[in-house]
Amino acid sequence: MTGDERRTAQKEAVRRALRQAPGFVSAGELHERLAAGGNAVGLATVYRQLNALAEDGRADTIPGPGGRLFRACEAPGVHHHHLVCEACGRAFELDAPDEAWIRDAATEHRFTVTRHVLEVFGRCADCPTY
Amino acid sequence: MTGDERRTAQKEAVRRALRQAPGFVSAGELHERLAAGGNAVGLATVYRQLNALAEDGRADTIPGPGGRLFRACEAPGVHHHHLVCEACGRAFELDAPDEAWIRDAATEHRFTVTRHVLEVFGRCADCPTY
DNA sequence: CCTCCTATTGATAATGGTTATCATTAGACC
DNA sequence: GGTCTAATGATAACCATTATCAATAGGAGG
Repeated sequence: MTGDERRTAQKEAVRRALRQAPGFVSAGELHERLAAGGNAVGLATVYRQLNALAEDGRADTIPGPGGRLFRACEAPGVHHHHLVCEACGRAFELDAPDEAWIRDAATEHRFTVTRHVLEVFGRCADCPTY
Repeated sequence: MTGDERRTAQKEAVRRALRQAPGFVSAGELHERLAAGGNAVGLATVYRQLNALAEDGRADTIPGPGGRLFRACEAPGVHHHHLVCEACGRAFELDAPDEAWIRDAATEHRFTVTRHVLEVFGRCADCPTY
C-alpha cells in the first residue's frame, strides 16, 4: 500500500542545499537559497522534505528566534549534540558526554526518560562579538 | 525616565497562577486558568508578563508542540536544568552536572560560549505510558 | 514508446501562536 | 482630587507552518 517512494529532482535539490548550507538554516532561508541557485522549489515542498528528513534522523532541528532551524545531520542515527554560532549559524557536532547522571536523576524522581535536548550556543572565531 | 514600574493586580495574578501550575504551561493555558479562577486577565497581558518574567530569569521557558511553555523558576539566578514529564507537564529542577567539557569542546572549536540548553523529557511515575 | 496509477509538487488559503496597536484604565506621587 | 504615564485589554496584524487540491511527473507494465 504505502511502500512506494519516488525519486524527484526537488527532493535532491532540497537535500543538496541543506548539505551545502554553512550551518543551521530556516525553511524560508533554504527556499531562497534554492531559488537563487536556479533550482526553485515550492515552499511547501521545502517544508515537507525538511520535516521528512528530521523525522527519521537525517536532519537535526533546533528552535530558533522566529521558527525552527534545520541542518543536515553528519552522523545519522548516532546520538550527538551541537555547538552553534549565534551569529552565523555555523555548527559543529559534539560527541555526547557522560550522560549516566541523567538516568540517575530521572530514577530519583521516578521518571522514565524518553529523550533529552542539549545545545550549546556561542560565537565562532570568525564572528566578532559586535 | 524609565525607572518606573507599577504594582498591579494582573501582574500578581499571573505570577500566582504560574506558581500554582503543576508544571510547564502555555500562555493560553494560563489565560484559561486565570479566567476559570475568577481572576480574568487579558491574553496580551499574560504574554507580556510571561515574557518579562522569562527575560530576567524569574521564569523558565521551553519550546513545546504548538508554542512555548513557561514555568515559575524555583531558584532564580541559579543555573539549572529540567526533568519534564511529557504527559502532564510536571517538572523538577536538576542541579547542573559537570559542564567543564562544554568549555573544553568550545575552546577546541574556537568558540566563546554564551549559553546552553539542556532539557530532559520523560514520563513521571503518575503518568502511564498509555 | 504509450498508458495508467498515484506519489509528489506548488500556488494559495487556512491555522494558530505571538506581537503590535491604541484608546482606556488605574497606580503613585503631588 | 489632580496629574502624569505605566499598564491593561480588545482587536488587528504578523508570520511560520500546515492543509487543500488541481496539475504534474515518476515508474512499472504493456
